[in-house]
Amino acid sequence: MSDPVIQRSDHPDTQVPAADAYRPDVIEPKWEARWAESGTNETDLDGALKPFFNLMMFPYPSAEGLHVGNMFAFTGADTYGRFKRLRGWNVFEPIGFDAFGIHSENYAIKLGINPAELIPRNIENFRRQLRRMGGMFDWRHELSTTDPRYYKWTQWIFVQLFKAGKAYKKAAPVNWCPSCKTVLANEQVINGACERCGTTVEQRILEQWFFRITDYADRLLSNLDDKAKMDWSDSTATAQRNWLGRSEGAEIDFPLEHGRSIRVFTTRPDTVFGATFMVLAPEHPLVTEITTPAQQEAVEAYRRQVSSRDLVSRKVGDREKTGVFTGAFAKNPATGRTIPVWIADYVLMEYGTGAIMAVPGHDERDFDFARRYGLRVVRVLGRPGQDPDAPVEMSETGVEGYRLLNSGEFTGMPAAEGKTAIIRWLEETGRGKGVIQYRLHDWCISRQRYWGPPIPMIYCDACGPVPVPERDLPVLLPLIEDFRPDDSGVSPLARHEEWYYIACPQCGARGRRETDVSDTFLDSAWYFLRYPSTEFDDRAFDDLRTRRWLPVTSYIGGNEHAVLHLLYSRFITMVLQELGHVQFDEPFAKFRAHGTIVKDGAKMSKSRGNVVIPDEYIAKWGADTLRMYLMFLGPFREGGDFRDDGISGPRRFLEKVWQLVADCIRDDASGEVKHRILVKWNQTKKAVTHRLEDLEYNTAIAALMELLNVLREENCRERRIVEELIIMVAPFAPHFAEECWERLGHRTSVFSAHWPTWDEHLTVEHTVELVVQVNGKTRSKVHVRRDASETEAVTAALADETVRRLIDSKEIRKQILVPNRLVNLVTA
RNA sequence: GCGAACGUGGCGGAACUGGCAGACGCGCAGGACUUAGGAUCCUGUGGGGCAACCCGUCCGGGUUCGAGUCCCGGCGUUCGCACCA
Repeated sequence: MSDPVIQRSDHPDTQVPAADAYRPDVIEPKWEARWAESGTNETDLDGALKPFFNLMMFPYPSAEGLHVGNMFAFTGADTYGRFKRLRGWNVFEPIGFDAFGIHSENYAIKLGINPAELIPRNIENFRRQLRRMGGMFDWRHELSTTDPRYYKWTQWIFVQLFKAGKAYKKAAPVNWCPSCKTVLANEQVINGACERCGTTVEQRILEQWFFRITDYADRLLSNLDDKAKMDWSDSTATAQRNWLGRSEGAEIDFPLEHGRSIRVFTTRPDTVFGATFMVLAPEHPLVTEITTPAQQEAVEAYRRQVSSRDLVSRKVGDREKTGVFTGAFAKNPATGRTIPVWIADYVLMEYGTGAIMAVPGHDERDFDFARRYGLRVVRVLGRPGQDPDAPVEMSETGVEGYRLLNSGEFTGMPAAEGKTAIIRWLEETGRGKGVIQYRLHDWCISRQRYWGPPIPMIYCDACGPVPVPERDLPVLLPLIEDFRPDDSGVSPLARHEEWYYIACPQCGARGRRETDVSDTFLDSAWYFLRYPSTEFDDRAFDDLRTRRWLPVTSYIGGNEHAVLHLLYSRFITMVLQELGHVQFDEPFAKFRAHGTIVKDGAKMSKSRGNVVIPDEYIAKWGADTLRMYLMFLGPFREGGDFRDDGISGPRRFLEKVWQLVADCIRDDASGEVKHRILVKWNQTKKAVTHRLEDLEYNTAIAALMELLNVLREENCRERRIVEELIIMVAPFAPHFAEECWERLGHRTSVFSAHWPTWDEHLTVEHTVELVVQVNGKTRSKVHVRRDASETEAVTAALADETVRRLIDSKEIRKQILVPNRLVNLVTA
């Protein structure tokens, strides 16, 4: 940047005293201090008449500090909140810290410092950065998930779920990261490796707490279609739909000897006649019972081999299918034929019933398996004219256009119809029933870790698991030295007897505390409920406050949380509603996903060394310039490419506006304003308003730039226009706008001003330029009055030299007018 | 493999329900002012041609008076999910 002291110019409009140069380093701290002193950003939560809860995803306070991706997200949300405030809403824009969890703990372990000491330092740094970016945060309502005043209520929520039967404990195979020494949720395992450290994950069996989110699968899915209840980005809603993974099918019982049977789930009951063998998951409880003595050894060996492998690598597809015959046979209920029962690890215990009917003719996996082990393949689907006895070369899995073959009385039916008919037949004969399956699993919330809220349960030999009485909450996380996890599989807390042993709340006998802490996603599944009620210590959230401020009016965040965080928040809200604690079942009335920022076309990463540190840019350019650049460099919903050479554009824009304000103050003459300016002014107000509403910040800024360019060309410094320009710049560059507003003589914050309105009639010129096409090709342009008729337009077009020459003597066969835009004359 | 999004100048990106392709910005070139310019201001800037004109939105077809936009078939990039029966 140029040094303002030596800047000079002889251009008449830029001749200003050096003292008046734009100095973000001076005005930004000035306004941040003033906002804090006068409570500009504090919302009257009890008196608000038009409440607008403007939520953004609270950050995890890393040691590195706020990164440019956070800046981008928060600036976009803050810009929206400021816009809404200028439009007359009582905007509540809180911020907090998602400070529990593995990130923090791992970093603390690395440094050898207890996270309880480390995290407050990070938070302090984040606070400084968040203030410095000019966020409209109401700091009175800041929260941290690690604060006992907060996690007391996280634990309270656990207790509510437990009492309602929505929390239960079970032994389950879990993903175990040998490096992080903890259980990972399925969603934290990426391609068989730990999401955090990349170590290959193993399988272990542990007792875990689960929440019954699957009970809500149906509602979680159907609410997604209710736009009035939840207006969400399509991409986010689609991701949730896929995650829930609803499939319609049937459960069918395949009889064994001695009156037992194997129940399978299939989405293709129409192919039941093609089931030529069965496959059970190796862990299936029936395996031991049905295996014949001759096969016992082979089955046991196979089961051992499978369990030594982790859950995830097992799920990696396109591997060669392996399996073992159990020696048992079942009866296909449709054909009556006897079919062999196998076990194979491509069948998973967690989905469906853990057993399948294998239809090798029409399922690729079954086909591979059948081919490898020489099992029978039957064709039960075909296109019209298909020879029913032709051998199956490759499995055909389609429905559309397929008819049933070799399927008894159902032969000849279209597949879709056959599915319905066969389900009906199964139900009538008691052989099975139509069911709906979800891919979603119950939510495992146990973590064998230190840095989280202890799960508030006590185990008593006499009474079993007993929740900690609500009056004894929170169960404080003790400050311990040895917070590192070890590979014992139990939390570090278990090593502290004075904490571990506790009297049973029911019978008084010696009990033991639960030593696991809960998943970070539980902390963040309700934080938005806490924000309006942070000052209450005797309730999680105040009823009146909650009724006034929730559901959240607008939530803006990253699509990386499209599934987990947003789904868990919806689930917790549904349970709280069912228990009568809140009045709504969807927490976020509107959700918009923003994009991601890359640097010079490449993903930012420490290893590449291309991470943008916002502080450096703020120091060099000012927060307002950085905010404006982030909003300008690409569409907010898609993200964009951060390039150092682009930031000077927005800075120059602010400099020019600054100059315009100075000119306006010096030369306060108001006078006649050219029609051209009036039109541009009104067009800009309209466009900027709509684009801000749609989060199209890059084009909103472009519109402001266009207006500025016109004002400069016309040498216009009309006060009412300049003032409205400042108001429209304010959501993007709040410090800058405040300073300009004050210089223009206002004594109150620009954010108590009113957003400009426009005259629709003045958004179009008196005369418009009409494009003239001949046979669809642009040949000329003519000026006609606004809303000219077709006849007028054609007459004007034919008066044009070029057009006349091209038409020559040819007959005009057709003429098309797009009013105020284009006229097309078609000859040949 | 399945699902979603996307593909436009030297670069980031504009273009409402099909209607002037390249708004806005960066960069670049020339000029002005300067001891100086990495400041500021002015002019120009998709490619080709002296020109009238021609060619241009990943590729190939199609619909239409008119296609970046719609349809069909490819190619490519990114992001999810991934043996889900």
